[in-house]
Amino acid sequence: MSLAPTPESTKHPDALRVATVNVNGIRAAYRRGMQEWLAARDVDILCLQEVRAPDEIVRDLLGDSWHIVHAEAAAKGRAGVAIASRTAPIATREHIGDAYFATAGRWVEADFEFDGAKVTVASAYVHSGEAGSPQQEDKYRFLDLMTARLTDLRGTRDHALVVGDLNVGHTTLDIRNWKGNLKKAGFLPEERAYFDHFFSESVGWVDVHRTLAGEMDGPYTWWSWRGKAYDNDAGWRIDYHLATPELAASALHAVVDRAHSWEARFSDHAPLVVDYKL
Amino acid sequence: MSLAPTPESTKHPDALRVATVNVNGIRAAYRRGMQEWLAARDVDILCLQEVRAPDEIVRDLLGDSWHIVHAEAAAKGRAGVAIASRTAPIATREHIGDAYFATAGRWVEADFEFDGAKVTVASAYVHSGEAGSPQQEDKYRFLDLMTARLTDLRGTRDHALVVGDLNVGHTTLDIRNWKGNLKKAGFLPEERAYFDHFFSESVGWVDVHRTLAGEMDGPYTWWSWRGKAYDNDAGWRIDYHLATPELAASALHAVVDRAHSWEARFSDHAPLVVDYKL
DNA sequence: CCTTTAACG
DNA sequence: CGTTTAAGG
Repeated sequence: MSLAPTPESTKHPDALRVATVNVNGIRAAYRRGMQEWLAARDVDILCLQEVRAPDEIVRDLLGDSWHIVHAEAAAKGRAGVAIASRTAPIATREHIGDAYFATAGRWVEADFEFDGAKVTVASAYVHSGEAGSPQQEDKYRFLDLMTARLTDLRGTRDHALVVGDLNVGHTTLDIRNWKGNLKKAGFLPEERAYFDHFFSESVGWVDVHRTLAGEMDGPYTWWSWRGKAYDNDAGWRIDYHLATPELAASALHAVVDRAHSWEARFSDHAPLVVDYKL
Repeated sequence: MSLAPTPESTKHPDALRVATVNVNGIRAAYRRGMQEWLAARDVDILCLQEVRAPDEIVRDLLGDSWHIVHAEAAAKGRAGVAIASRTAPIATREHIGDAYFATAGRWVEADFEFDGAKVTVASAYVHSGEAGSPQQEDKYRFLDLMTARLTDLRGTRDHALVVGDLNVGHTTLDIRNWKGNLKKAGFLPEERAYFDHFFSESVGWVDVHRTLAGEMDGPYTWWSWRGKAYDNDAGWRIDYHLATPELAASALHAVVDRAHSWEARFSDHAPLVVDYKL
């Protein structure tokens, strides 16, 4: 299997290519062909969510060519986020918040220096959080912490990038069947308000993918495994690149690496790949 | 897929063909081709162990052509024994012993009448019982109950047949690597002593398969999934037809339906099929 | 509908 | 090495 060349797969020589993908179990993703996808894309920084595997297995699968920082969840086989990079980070941090989320496997950060510019990258996995469940409460607690962290990063870094599965669709453009999901976790008004706030002047982050894609439906990044959701593109845009304004302005293009006929769908999420020219 | 004709598959017109098979999950067995095996064998009474499925699913899979008595385990997805017959039983009983084993899904009996002769058939699934574990204690308790039941059946029935996965190899002929298993559950002296007792004059049952096969190694009925145990025939004879003497004497032949190149292995156990000419 | 673990075998 | 279920998604 190989990936056909696409305009987006031709990377500008100076560009930094950052991919985020919820792999829904990295072992299953590799069984389904993730390695072929990765080999065909010249990714510099790979942000993973729902790794769901012990650290040793993650390193075995990705191989020696990556520097890896991996925040495992205390619960075996659950959550887990990682940042794999071709160059070594100068610092890493494995969670946000207090002890409650210390071993949640939902947040990891790495600081890089590229040609003198400092860039902080975070891989985030927000709770799915069924409405009314205890997990929904955790989701709000986590989004509160994330708000604080975004504010802090915005104030203290040259450039910062928070990518990952944020498990919320921001606007009606972001969910195919938005009318049917107004009371469902992932499109609740209270959840969406967090994103309004992220992109407000006071917090000041940019939704890179939406900015590049413009006011179109989607492009979606997640489709249920059930039925024909994928074939019908009945998806949700819940995976994001959030960037500080200057970094966001440097984004050349964004691509959702939706599987085509000649390649495999290796997760229920598709990779979201953005090239930045710092 | 079809079964090549074998001498044993040609059933005498008056014979009663009784098969026992530990299916290790009837859903998985059907996925792996059990139905093709069953369609090719003209079985009259099919005794199953480790059914591991809800009653409704068992009836769906086997279809309408069978009368089924199914003793489910209280623990979902565990154990479960059944007797499927082409003719209706005149009575059924779904356990032995007191409340402790009432919902164990390890014993089921059916009484049949064939041309005026009464025959009781039981499908039994004795605990695997790792040595030293609490399950080993349960195994001995169950073997005690089975001893009592065998004694009772012997005294009260014209003909009785107890088949199933008894999870004990009786003699050194019954396990390929018997030397390496002298301290392993399934070949412990204390377990084997039960079988000496079953076949003693005082209890008076007959090991039909051994009687017909003679003093040979095997024929084995179970092989670990691991490694090349199956290819190397490194098996255990732990599935049995135990019969009362007159019924045992009527046995025409016994066959272990080991999968051949042209058919699938649908369980870690192979069916043991015996024809009786009452 | 899929991925893990867990217990059991 | 394979079967289930269970929780999580």
